[in-house]
Amino acid sequence: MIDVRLLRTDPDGVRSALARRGDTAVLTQLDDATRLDARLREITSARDDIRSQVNAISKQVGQLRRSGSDADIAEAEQLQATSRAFGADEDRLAAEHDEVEAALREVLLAIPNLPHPDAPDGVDDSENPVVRGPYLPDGGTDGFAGHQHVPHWDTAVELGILDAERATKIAASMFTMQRGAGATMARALCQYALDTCADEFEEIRPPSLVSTATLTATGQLPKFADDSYAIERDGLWCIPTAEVPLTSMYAGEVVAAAELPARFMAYSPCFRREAGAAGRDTRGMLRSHEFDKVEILALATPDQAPELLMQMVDRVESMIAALGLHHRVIEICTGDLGQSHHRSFDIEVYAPGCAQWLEVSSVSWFSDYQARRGDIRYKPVDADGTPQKGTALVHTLNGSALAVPRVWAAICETHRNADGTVTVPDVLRPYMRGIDVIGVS
RNA sequence: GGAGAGGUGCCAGAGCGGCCGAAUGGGACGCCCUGCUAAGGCGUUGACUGCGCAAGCGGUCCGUGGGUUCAAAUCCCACCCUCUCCGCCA
Repeated sequence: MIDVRLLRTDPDGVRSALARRGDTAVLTQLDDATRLDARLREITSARDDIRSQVNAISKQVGQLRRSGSDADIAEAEQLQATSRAFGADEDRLAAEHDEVEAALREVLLAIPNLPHPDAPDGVDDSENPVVRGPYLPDGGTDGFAGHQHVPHWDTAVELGILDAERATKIAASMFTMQRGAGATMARALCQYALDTCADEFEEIRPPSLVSTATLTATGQLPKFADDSYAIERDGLWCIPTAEVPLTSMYAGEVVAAAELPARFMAYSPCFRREAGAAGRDTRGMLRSHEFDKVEILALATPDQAPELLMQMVDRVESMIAALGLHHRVIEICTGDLGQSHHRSFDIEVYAPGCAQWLEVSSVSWFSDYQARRGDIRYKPVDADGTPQKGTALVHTLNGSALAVPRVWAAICETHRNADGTVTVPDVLRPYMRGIDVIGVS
């Protein structure tokens, strides 16, 4: 959620920042928000005025009734009648207040985050600049050997490590199932990511189902309800990423400045209805309704956030590199930036078999957008450590440390040998129960 | 799922419908005392929000949401959560 006070004090700044996203609907929403905010303050002050009078009268009534003389009691009854007359006005104003407040919140929840000034301009994903790489073999995307040009769905089925047909039978289309060494490698990838990040990140095993409030804090609700699986009977939702529970761990709390940055990582299953992508990437492991992912996340002060963002990008990139995958880092341009994102980088891996760049990680800085929705604050301190007055919203950052399916797919293609076997990257071998090459028994 | 108890500030814990944003104790912070520490003394110590340059003034918050009342931490209703016991269970 953007800061309504910023909209109040610097409407043009907010307007021009959001205009960079190229979404004209936002401008209307800003107008609505401005109008509702002004109206809300008008009503609030009228309502508070009445309340103030009622409070004063009540206090007086109390004093009069305690003294107990007949004259005082009579006066008290007079005052009570006066106060009662305020009641109808207050009810009306309070009802209107709640209505306008709810309307304002609804609008604010739909307004996307302000892009960072350094986020590159652009209309869509075709304009995302490559900021690092691409790291490809000599000859670029044509530099791969012939035996690497086999899509992972062929290789994996041949090796018996992927069984999409049975996954579809027992669940539905767009669910996958790994078997044998494939299942082991999926788990190894998670283990590898967790162990690699354990130097700085506390491991969490969060719930995979969360409340509506939790899913709203990170920005999935209310706008993207169709993308999530809902368990209506219990008012719960399946998490689309561990970002959701991790971000809300400290919802409604005030974190000590000394705790920041607070870094967490979690393995979790991720559930996505892929409502907008039905029928796309139906083969193999490129897109599915359920997959495994290790997420890293930080709560930080605004000062700490920019450096943390780059550290997290570096961290993810080096893990991908260590797997021997060809990759590049792109920055997300304003037109392609997600609703909650302030600044974002994607790590993409080149998969020679299906001949495409696969997004395997997205590392993002949300400024205080999520923190405002989730009410996650900290107590700021001066340089010498003395606490400042009040509290401030934290900044949140997160990224996929490792999303299993696409990395798994890229490994099956990149590390495919001429005989159809797949060599397991060195860094995964400690977790592979002695399997160095998949397909060799 | 059933029965009972309970949710109050940083923590513990009191609170008759009005004098309660809330006693008391602890903690933290500041000052005094002191060679240093401890003990002791004095004092400070919530969040959100509106108006205002500010001083300040107003509103809200005692698990959440409703209700009764001139007035609710206090009474009523619903829900959520925690604890104990029973049942069920990986």
